[in-house]
Amino acid sequence: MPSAQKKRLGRSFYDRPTLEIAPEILGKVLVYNSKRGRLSARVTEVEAYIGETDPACHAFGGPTRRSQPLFGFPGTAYVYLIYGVYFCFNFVTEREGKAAALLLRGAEAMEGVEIMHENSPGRKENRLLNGPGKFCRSFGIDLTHNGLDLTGNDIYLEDHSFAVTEIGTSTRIGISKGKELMWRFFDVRSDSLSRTA
DNA sequence: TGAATGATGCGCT
DNA sequence: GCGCATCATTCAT
Repeated sequence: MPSAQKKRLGRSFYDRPTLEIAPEILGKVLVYNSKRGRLSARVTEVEAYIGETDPACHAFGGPTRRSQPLFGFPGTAYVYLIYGVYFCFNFVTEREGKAAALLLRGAEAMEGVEIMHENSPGRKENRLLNGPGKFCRSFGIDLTHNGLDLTGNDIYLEDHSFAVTEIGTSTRIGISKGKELMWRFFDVRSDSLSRTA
């Protein structure tokens, strides 16, 4: 096995059209250097939320206190609480002011699996990160990570040259407006997705 | 295996 | 007060 080249992704990766980034972010490795140790996972599923005209996007109708990070620099983390219970983690994309993001909905655990099991007890390894709320719980992501610069040293993406041979698309999950848009992207071969098929 | 449901907090009208 | 980018549990097939 030749060792894969690990290239850290910078601002320019995020400073592009969201629908162009979406298929490319699949297979990239998200690294989190937490206080308890290093966690990493291969991205398998994302959804796009784009701008003030997308009715499902938190930026719809203009900026608010909560959605502020969405309007910031590309490569910013946008984290919010959903249903009073779980957190959702987003990569902010496009130029500052455009307010677009990719919601991380699924990943495959690589490093720090023990820590993930401590955060999410009693589950199989491929059920640790297969859903946006579950990813945040297992990784230990919360509002303290909101607004974090993803080109810094805490949380960032690496390109390990993992090939994603087949990319599936579908409508977005769990929304009531903007349902017709095919803005969910996933690695068909993965067994760590929020939904199968 | 799938449908229904409750948990639970907060942003926004 | 309503609705929400979710998930685990329960109950039914």
